[in-house]
Amino acid sequence: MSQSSPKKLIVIAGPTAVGKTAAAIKLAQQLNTEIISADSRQFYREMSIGTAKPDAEELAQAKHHFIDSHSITENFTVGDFEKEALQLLDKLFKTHDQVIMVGGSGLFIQAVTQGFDDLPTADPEIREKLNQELAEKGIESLQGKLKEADPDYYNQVDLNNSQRLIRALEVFEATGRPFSSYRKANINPRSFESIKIALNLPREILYDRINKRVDIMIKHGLVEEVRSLLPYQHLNALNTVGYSELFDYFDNKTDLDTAISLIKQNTRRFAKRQLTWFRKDKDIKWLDASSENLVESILKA
RNA sequence: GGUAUCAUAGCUCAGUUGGUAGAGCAAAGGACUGAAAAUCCUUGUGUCGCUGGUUCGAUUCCAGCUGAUACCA
Repeated sequence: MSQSSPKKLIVIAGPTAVGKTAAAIKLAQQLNTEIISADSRQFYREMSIGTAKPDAEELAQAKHHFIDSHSITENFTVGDFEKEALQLLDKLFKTHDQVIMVGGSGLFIQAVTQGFDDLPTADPEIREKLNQELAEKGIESLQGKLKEADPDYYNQVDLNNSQRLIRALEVFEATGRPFSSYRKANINPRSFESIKIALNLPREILYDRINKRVDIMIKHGLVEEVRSLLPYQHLNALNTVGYSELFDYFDNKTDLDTAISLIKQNTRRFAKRQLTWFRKDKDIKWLDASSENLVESILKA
């Protein structure tokens, strides 16, 4: 099937604010190739300042995909991303041997490099119903249901995590089959090879960069951006660090200074979760983001 | 200058009728199969301000010192 050299997807992961965007652009210029963003919030054209998207100047330096590609009003899931990204990769690999994927969303990267089992997507009505049940009868009710519908998964899940319980139950209700029966943890064959890099910095430096970047976002008008999105506050895409805290400010639940420090704190916590996610991936190669010849190190990896 | 109160975890504070201590927040670690920047779980050793004294034993009682706060001059 492959008469030419194997196609490579170079994945650049890492916590937020570590410097992935800049590294990817340099690499893309050197390899004369294009960039796919694997960032669960940078897809949305209505969100810009708070998602730390590459700016116009950066976008001009390398061709980016999945930046401003969707609207917050669309229900764009990881599954959709997997499909669209694979299609795009097929196309790009016709003219490039290497393509770059950058982003901090571990699940989205996994979707492209390994894929998922063939799970049914959420039915909004069923999910709504289950969320209502959670609100009215409490989590015990969902736990009881799951115990009956899918004892295997019941024994594995974190029973306090309502999102997990609801997902399993909605799959069961939609298909009549237990969620666990779909979960084979298969690694789907891909027509390309993935090389995964994670960038990191000493914690103190990373946190300092995060704090400063939040201040810059505020200077660039984050508060106004969020104000303009007030009518869409309920949308999932806006349940996001940097946005939720400012919605609280507009709802008079906090003052602006508190909201800003909460954005910093929640961003730091987010970075920590990203690191946890990437650490469990044994194929990932860690690099110091402050290294002077970062691009060369990536190419060597 | 005098008097009083306080000094315990990174922060705010509890507590030990004398047997070396615990909450909240912060922080750290972890999980993760279409909500993922979401959601969830776990984790508390710190010269109990310093120096002496009493005591088998002091973070706890006593004295001095240092610092903070309040009031009086």
